[in-house]
Amino acid sequence: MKETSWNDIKEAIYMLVQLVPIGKVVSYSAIAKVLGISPRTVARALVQNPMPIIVPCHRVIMKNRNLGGYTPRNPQFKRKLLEIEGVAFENSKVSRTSIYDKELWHKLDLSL
DNA sequence: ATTTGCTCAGCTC
DNA sequence: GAGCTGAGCAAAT
Repeated sequence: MKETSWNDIKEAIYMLVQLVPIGKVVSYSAIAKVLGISPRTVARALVQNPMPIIVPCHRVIMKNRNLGGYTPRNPQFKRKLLEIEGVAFENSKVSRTSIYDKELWHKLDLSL
């Protein structure tokens, strides 16, 4: 089998992020575990992001329910955007009910 | 609830 | 070839 190509990992991440429904969010570790990589690699891939249009980075958050980095330029905008999508917020944090991580793993037959 | 340390991978020198 | 930084995570206090 081919080694985990950097470009391939990015592709997988984009696919997973696009697979997340509106009003829901996924954490870096979720994608990282699914791909068998470290959460930092996922973040790194999102930073590289050749196609930001197909990769809604704003839909990817930390496992701590925090928004993560994304863009320290307009953090308010990101929260608002997610809120419009239908994501429930809890005092500057994403509500656990809007987390799609577990569902994602289950969808991939990983079972955690 | 808050603080500290660790880990993994890519990027730079 | 070696070292550094980082869009995080987990554990300890």
